Amino acid sequence: MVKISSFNVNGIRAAQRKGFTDWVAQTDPDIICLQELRALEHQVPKKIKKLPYHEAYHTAEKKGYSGVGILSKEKPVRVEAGIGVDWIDEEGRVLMAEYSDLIVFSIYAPSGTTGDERQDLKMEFLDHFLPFAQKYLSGDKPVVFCGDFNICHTSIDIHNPKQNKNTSGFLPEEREWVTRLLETGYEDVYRRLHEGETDLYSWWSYRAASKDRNKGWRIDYHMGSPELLDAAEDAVIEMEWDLSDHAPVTITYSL
Amino acid sequence: MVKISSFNVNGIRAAQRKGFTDWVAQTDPDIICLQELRALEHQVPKKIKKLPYHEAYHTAEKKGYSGVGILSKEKPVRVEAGIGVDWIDEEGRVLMAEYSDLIVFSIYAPSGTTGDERQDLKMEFLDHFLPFAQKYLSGDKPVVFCGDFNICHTSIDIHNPKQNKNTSGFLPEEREWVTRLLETGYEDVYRRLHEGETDLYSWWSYRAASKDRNKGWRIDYHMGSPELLDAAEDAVIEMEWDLSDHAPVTITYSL
DNA sequence: CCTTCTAAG
DNA sequence: CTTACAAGG
Repeated sequence: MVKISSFNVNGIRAAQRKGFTDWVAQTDPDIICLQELRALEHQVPKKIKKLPYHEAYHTAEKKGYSGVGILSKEKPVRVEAGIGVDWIDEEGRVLMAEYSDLIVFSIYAPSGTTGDERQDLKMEFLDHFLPFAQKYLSGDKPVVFCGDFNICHTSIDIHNPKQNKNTSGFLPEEREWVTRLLETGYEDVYRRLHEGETDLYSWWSYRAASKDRNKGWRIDYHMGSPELLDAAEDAVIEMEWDLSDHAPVTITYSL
Repeated sequence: MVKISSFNVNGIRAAQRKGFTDWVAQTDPDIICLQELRALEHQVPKKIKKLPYHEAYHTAEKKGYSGVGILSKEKPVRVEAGIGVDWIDEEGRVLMAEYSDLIVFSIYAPSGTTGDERQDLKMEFLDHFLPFAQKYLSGDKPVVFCGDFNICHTSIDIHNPKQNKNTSGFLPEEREWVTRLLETGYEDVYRRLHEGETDLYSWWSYRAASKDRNKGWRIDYHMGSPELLDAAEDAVIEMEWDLSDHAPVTITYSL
């Protein structure tokens, strides 16, 4: 059994102030894919560095910005940072850890909410991502891309689809991109274990008490190779924790 | 009876979050001299604007920086901002309110702790201040300069005089400046009511739990004309409130 | 609304 | 250590 959590912490230091390590102790994942660390490696809180986990980080060059990490009980046999595109790799958005029988990625897609320029770069990231992800499907280990893709796929993944049809994160071209990722062979594991279920979100705006009213978006995914869908036994969004504006998405795989 | 408080709030918005208006309600001063508002007038919290006090402000041009104010139950007959020196007046450091039988100033002297350039400007401020203050002694109303002068006068005004003899705020030239202000005829009213008493401070560094250990500096004063010393009945530093790194210095005058 | 950064104290 | 700002989300 391998329990994997994907968690956009919105600042690992802020999350730790709110009890990140309490969450780790209670959920006890085998692998934790972190996004939006907003810290350099030396700024990661000591309590996290002292956890009984191996650590790998890919931080942004810009201080306090972006950054991904993977914590795991098992030591990875190989770690790789980046996707091979300079501007993306300078932003710390892609990190891979390979284990004896599994490959895990932590992914943080750019947000496009701050304007056209960033939206264009988000689409550029997505365009690079598709062939990058595809090549791992022909490998001999199951692979899962965990992370914040900053896209809701379908109408049931967002609380107000009509109002947001022109909002970055729910644009037709973004939603189609998720469809294409699924068509290449990846599975949205959480959704496949909760087909048709509504009101399941992984992010809530800090404004307007959105989480209290469950007015959220599902933008954090486990995009797994088919073997992993077969292995998936339990998939939960841990919205009882208030460590971030995102909730951890935790899936247990019988591997 | 006129109760006057001098209070460096270290950000009026932060102070209000910690209960500034509760302090006003409990202490119930007639006049409140505020320093380090760190806000423009429209940013002053609504709860403060709604107090049964007349308000006068002299804010810095730079957002979130410096700024002084005077709140009073009685409406001033005249309010004057500044000292007539451009750079000082742009920083919002001097404000006068004249009442029927009293003139009150709120003063915030520059800090010199950030380097030589600011220390030089602090001394320049002090040099302008002396003749400015002197001319109010020949007027026909008692006058008090309340505020944060950013100087400890004597060894008993600071918890560690030896270590700080080369520190801005306790430099010989600064301490001599206070002596000169007293020689021109002003009285350090709080000290005159607590002659020789030790461990009386008005500011504690936020670092190293200084306030818990009462490792402080007395840098906030009522510098009053002689009639006010005669009228002073009770002088307290209200260190039981934790609204700022400074405590209010509150003196009751029989006027 | 929240988390960073930096400047200022 | 704390308050502001500004950028980013």
